[in-house]
Amino acid sequence: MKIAAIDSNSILNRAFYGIRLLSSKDNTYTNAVYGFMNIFLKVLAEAEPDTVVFAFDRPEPTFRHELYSEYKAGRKPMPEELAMQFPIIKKLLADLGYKIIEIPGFEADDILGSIAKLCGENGGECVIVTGDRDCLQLVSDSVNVRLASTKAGSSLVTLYNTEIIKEKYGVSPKQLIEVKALMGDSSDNIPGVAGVGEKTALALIQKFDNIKYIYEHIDEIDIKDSVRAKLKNGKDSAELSRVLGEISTAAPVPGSLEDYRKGAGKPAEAAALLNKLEMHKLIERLRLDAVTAASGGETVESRPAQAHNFVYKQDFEKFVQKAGRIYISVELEEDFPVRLAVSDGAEIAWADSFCLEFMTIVNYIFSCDKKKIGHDIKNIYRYAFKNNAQVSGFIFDTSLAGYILNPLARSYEPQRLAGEYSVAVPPSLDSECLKNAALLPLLYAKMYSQIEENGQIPLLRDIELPLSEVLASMETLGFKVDAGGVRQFGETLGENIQKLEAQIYEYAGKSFNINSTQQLGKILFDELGLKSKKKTKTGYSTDADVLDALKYDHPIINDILEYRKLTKLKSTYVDGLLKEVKPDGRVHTRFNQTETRTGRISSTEPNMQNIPVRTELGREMRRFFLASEGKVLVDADYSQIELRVLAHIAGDENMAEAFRNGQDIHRSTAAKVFGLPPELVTSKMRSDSKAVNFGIVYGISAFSLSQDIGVSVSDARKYIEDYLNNFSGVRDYMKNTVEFGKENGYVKTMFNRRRNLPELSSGNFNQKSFGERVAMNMPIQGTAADIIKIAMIRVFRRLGREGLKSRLILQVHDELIIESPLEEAELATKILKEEMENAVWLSVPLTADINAGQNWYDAKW
DNA sequence: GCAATCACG
DNA sequence: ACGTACGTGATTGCT
Repeated sequence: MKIAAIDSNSILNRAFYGIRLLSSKDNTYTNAVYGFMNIFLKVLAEAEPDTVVFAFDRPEPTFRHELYSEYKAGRKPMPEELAMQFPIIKKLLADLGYKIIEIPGFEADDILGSIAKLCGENGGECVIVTGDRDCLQLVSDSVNVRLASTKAGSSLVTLYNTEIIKEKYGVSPKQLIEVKALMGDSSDNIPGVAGVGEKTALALIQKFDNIKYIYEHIDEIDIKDSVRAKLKNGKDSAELSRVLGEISTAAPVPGSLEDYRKGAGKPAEAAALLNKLEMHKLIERLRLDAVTAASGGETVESRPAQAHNFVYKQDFEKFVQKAGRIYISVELEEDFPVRLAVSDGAEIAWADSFCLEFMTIVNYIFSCDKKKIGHDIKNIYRYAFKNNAQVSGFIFDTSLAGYILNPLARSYEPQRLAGEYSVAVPPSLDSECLKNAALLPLLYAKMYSQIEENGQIPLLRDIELPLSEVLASMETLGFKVDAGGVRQFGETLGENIQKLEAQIYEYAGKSFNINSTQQLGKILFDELGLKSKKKTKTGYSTDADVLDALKYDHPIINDILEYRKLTKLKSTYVDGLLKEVKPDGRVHTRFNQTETRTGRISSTEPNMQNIPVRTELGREMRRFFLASEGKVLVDADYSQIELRVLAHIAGDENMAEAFRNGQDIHRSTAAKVFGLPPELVTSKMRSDSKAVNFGIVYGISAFSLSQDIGVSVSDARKYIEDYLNNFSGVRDYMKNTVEFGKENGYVKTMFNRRRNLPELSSGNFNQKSFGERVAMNMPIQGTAADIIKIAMIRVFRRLGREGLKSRLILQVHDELIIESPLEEAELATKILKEEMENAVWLSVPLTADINAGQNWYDAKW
């Protein structure tokens, strides 16, 4: 029998500090539980034990405390956010049927040791799962240790057996006890021998096996006299440490292997608990789905929905006319409806493309005179634009609502939302489309009231809902591409790439894959002997920063940098773009409206929001994005929108004044910070101040600023201090928004867009600092995103109202592009500028710089 | 499927 | 003492 014994305290600790703080809607912290379960499942899969037992520490003092009152002294108390997760994991494990063992007077690892011993004596096998290296001493022929660590949110479990330990440390598992006795352990406050660290300790034990032998022969053995002196000095301490550091195998654990078998538990309760913790994936992975529906918990019950398959429009008319609101779920294939399900809140009417009147029904439903609730309505609008169909009356979208309520969620599919908003997925409906139709009324009720409570109705009704139509229009229209030109550009790039390749191989003395950072790292740092400055998890870093610092050390570096630039252009922007050009000669990007944590939109297939502009060669790409025949591109971008938003939100009079006077903001910032008249500001001062302005928006740290502008950390600190002394409104804002975040658990934009910030109450310095930076940045970036969304809606409506043929075709965060018939260009320019600048009122002017041209390159400068 | 890199605001 | 900017998406290599 193979038993996995888990050092639960240790694993829970690892999980807590390794994963950013997560919390469920009722403010229960869940990151440690989540990480714990992931490690547990990983071990189940990799080690395939017959059963698993969970050992926990007890609060009572142990035999070690009696021996040594300072044992584990100086440990910080466990943060509340972690402590509250212990009862949860215990209940969960118990409900799953697992054995939990805790014994007063013994630590969890003593329980592990005792179980391991029992296994060995009874012909069993034991797998110890822990985050604590100390347990490696338990490894034997019948005992393996799997050491868990968490890095960047993902859990890693490394196997240790006798050979691996021997190879890594050069000693046997048992000898690790001796090593620890010499080197001590600061985390447990075990003293060891003063002045002896890991290296010396390992060397001594490799040579002399144990401390008993060392002390019996202390005057004869061949060691440095300085070490001998330290050892003599620390004899008592070493012997005490030897006892403290050895894991006990004498804890009174159950005596038969059969006692550790998993029981039936209470799967329904486990499922209900996981549901409450919003760990829906885990329910699946633990195969508890079947019991979820039965367990109920706090979920809203739904009656088995009556679904009618209607094939005539008049049946739908009758059905719809008696309804107050209708809930619409539609399944699309290539933007064309293939199935439609409409709920009136109680029953469902549905039809699919096999029915003769299907499109008549669809168009009736989309355009009828009822209030409508849908899901992902941008897709419906896209169908409408492509096919000249009418769509009206949508007052709610469960996908957009889900995003507004929680922009951090992984997905906004109705069935996942059902979990998040405690709505039971109705049984006995087999198609996705019908299930969604049944879910929408329940989701609507729950989500609407939360949005209302949050004061987010205007955000949904006046911004996100109308925006989805604008985005659908932009996606449908697309952007004309000169594919021939792109292809030619690609060929030129290809030739130059080949030349660079040959040159690089010659410098290297052989050919290799330059795109492989591993191979490149070996060539540069092992073979050519360049000095590596930075490491990644997998080896040497070779990113542009590193290479830039090496460019005077070897001529290969510049060629590699150039090679990287050209291959990036070719693979992503030439070949990648050509793949996306449709038969109409245009690219039709998708705008994702529910992706970013700040409220921005994103763009895919192709990403039109990262077309090169910063380098001259890259910028050439923009010559291939064209206005159609007889049209022109009108391009406007907001000038410094984020800093203007900051000046407004922070109410900073100094910064606002600079904007009101139409000054160059970076220059005037420098003038303030350096106490000079603006005309005496040098270009260096201006560019440094620009970096500080950026840093402020991102939630600055002195270290990063120092990296960015190449000064010492203390100089950077002084810059920031001078800056904040001149812009005290900004200083107050930074402080206030972080405080608001801590108090409320979220921060918000001017238009009440929210982002939850569980990181702010983290005990982990890094996570907390991250939370603080986000608290400072999100309201600024998010408000800017809100503003341009409002502008887009205004532009879209005004162009429609004035009966123009000019159309918005692209948004790049602070930039909008209209494709406009030549004869409308002047008017379109005026409209675009006016609507952008008057989108909202701020205490500083909002200005947009605007230009026109035949292609994107010429339309922007 | 993740890590590294680099394109944009 | 910690280890650092905020927000995205596409490509390539590698397990």
